[in-house]
Amino acid sequence: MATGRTHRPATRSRGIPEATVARLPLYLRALTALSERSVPTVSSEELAAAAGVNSAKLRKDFSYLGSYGTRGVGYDVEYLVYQISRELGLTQDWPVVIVGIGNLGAALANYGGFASRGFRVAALIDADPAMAGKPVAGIPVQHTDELEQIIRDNGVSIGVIATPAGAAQQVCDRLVAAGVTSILNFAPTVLTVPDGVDVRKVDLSIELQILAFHEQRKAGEETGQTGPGSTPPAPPARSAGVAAERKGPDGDVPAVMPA
Amino acid sequence: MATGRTHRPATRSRGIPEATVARLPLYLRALTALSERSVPTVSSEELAAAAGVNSAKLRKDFSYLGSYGTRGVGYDVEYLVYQISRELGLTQDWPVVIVGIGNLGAALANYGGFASRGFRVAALIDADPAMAGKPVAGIPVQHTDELEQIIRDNGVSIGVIATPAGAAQQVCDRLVAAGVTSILNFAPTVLTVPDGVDVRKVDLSIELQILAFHEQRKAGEETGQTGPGSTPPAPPARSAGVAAERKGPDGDVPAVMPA
DNA sequence: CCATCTTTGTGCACGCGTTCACAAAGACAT
DNA sequence: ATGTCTTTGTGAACGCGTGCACAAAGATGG
Repeated sequence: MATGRTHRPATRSRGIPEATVARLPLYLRALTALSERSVPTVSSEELAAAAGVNSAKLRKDFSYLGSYGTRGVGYDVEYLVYQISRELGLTQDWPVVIVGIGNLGAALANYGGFASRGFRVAALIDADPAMAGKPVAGIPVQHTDELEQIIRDNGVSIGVIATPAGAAQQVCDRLVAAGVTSILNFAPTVLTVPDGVDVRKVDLSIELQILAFHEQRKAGEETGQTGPGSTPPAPPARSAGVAAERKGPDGDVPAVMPA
Repeated sequence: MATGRTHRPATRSRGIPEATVARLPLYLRALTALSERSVPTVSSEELAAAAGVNSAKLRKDFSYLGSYGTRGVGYDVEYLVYQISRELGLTQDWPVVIVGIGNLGAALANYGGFASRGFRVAALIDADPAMAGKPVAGIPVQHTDELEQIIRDNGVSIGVIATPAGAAQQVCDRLVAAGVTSILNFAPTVLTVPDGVDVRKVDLSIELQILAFHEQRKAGEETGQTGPGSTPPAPPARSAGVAAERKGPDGDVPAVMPA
């Protein structure tokens, strides 16, 4: 999962736990599927199964939104779709800009799921002058110089960063300065933002590494390898300043995704 | 963040907390950057700042791996890079297959960060016969029919699913049956897998919806809107079976990403 | 060899999130 | 109207994760 930045002390206002907010889109997706099949009501058990969670957890989640269920029957699908949509702020239009139209940025721009949920790609922005004017997913790419103008003219509050790692912080700063207060970051960097700005990150490399950890653990349990008796590979060796070079193909990946 | 599936009772064997494992790649990235700059040692304070976490948290995380620091000095960068790499299983080669070579799948295939960390794209697989043989990122796409063969021949244990939602579960089942035990899912569906198989998901739509929630909350706090006095939009109305149709552009997105 | 200073490693407390288990609420049949 | 049956909503207990704060460990200088 893309993880948010340092958790704030939980959502203050109406006090909906962060963990619950993260699951609401899951419920919404399952409910939408039911709605399309014209299913009128659904029990917490069924819906929980569809969303892949515990039914008690689902009921508690819904309890934060209010008492929208009917005991002995379940939840009214259409009503719940509306309530969750409203709670998530999907009943309004969210203009979004995507910065960095490389492989990934282009794939995101072509993603059809934006429009279906209140998100609208207001502009595509790239630093390469050669890209300017070139249409991607039917939208002409604009140059970075116009970033501030675009943000203000369209009232954009959500920005997607799909640039190389080296450019991400700078782009982020400009987005924030222009008024963006929510950022979805695909670049493999830790972004620093002022209070009041939310950052969520999606990082392919991290996800793979987490999988590798568990994969290794599975393999190790079988063979008894990797156990407490693995060879200590040489202590710090605080002597010569060896191992200095190492070109490192990482650190500033040219175009696409998390490193 | 892409979230894992139902947490197991924490990592049993050596007892490294799941939350710690998720941060190790972050530390590793920061350490690699330091290593490339030939920085010999780093304090928990500095490294924590670079990784965007609390220093106490970082020290506790490292304490699960062992006592690799020197009091009064800090941590030996090279040594720590090695230890974390080993712990994450990055000292070995992980062949990976990508299934579903649409916009996103192609972008992932072109991602240069795979090779740099022990991950190697062993094959690209797509259901479209027209794609077969066509090279993407220098690798010829193979047809789904050969999936099992490819998995077994290459000893693949990690699979990436970038297919439309409708095909994801079926692809997943085949991957698992063929021996894959870790899956990174980009399709907007809840995958059901047997015990012992790890699934992590990356879902653009969910991330955006979470941002929208916070965004709405910020706006609501300013104007006092969305407060406890919002208009109740009509109770369940459990009468006519209205609201039946609604084509729904969702549910089976053609090619790219989470819906 | 001793004093001082820096930085790690961790005991402890607190808060969030999950899960169980059950009482209350409503539907439905008689 | 009453009883039964289903399913919600939630009180309470537990466990994980976080962060504080400090003692122990080692470096460094005299």
